[in-house]
Amino acid sequence: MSLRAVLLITLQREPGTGYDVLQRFRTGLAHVWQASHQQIYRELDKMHRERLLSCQTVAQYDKPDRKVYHITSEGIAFLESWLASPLGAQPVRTPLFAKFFVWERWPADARHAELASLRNTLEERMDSYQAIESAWFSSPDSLLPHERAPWHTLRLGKRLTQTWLAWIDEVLEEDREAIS
Amino acid sequence: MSLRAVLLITLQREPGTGYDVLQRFRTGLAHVWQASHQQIYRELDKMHRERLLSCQTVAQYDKPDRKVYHITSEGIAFLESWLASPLGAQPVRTPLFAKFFVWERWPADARHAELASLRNTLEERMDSYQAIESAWFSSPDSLLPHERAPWHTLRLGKRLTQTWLAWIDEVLEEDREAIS
DNA sequence: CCTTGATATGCAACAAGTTGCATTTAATAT
DNA sequence: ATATTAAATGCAACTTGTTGCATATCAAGG
Repeated sequence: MSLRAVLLITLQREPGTGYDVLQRFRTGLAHVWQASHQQIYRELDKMHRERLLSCQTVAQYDKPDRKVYHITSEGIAFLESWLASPLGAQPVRTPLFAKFFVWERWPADARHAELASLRNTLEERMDSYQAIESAWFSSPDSLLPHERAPWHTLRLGKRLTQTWLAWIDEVLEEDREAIS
Repeated sequence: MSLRAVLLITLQREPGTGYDVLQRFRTGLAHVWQASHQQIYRELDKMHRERLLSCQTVAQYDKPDRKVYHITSEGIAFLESWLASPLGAQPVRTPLFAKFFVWERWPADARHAELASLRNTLEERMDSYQAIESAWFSSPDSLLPHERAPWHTLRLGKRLTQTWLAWIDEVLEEDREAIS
């Protein structure tokens, strides 16, 4: 249900096409939700059939039509009820935890490679968070009320990423000591 | 694929039935992976059909049979190749982030309720981590080599949970100030 | 001129995970 | 005595997410 809710949230802020939403998932919403284009197109179509969205097909000269989706009153109601119902606890399901659990079975260089590659991914994520922060929340002291929550969310994302990074550095350091 | 890998890891350490694995997911493996009994039974059956596991049916007097699964050499090979291939970055998909993104639209008491309930869940998770630590890693200075990685994994789980808790407390505090 | 990449959309098959239901035995609580 | 919970297993239908393929236009670079 969460993909649905995220789509409703972003289309309520501004109507758009599947492709528009995909771009938002890659930029301003990257710290909140990510999904592939296939998932987005399929879900938008399904939500349209269920009347949560309306769709204006904009014909374009010599180009495929753009399907611009708008939230409907039913969509708003659905979103409100999603917001009102508390989320249950999410199950622990982090593939990396599983790998690290048998860490000692890897050859030393493979360990280093996996950690370094993960470190890289997380650094990139930090950069994209930083870019979002600069673009949207340059002055945290003067945030509008509706900007405060997205800012807090971003802050949590940054801190969780930092926690990961610090841990990786510690494990890398310990590995280095073990080798020497 | 990760569920498969976790099942192979735990069955390699010690063979067991679906129910045994379920118990492990609830206790010693709770910080690594969680899955429902349906998922476990189905996956074990599938892995057996694919020869990654062998199965001894132990008839019990006046009770349903116990199906004890053992890892096969094919299972070991599968696990090795999973360990050797680096994991890609996991997509960001945290329902709570989506909700917090539109935080300002909730009534104040609903916000407090959701955060408090989440705080509670995380406290419980911390407790279970603590229990695992006491039971398995009481003396971190004298860990056996194969215990070091699970211990690190647990430590990361604890820190991530603490990061969440600290963030929740800050947001709760800000909310309290806003009301007064 | 041709290739690559971005724009823009979609289908079909599959894998992963959830929900609801169903069974039997044994132990414990009211 | 009866009810509930835990032990132990499983099916069927569904939702969610992935992978591979397919299409068409346009702009930029070699």
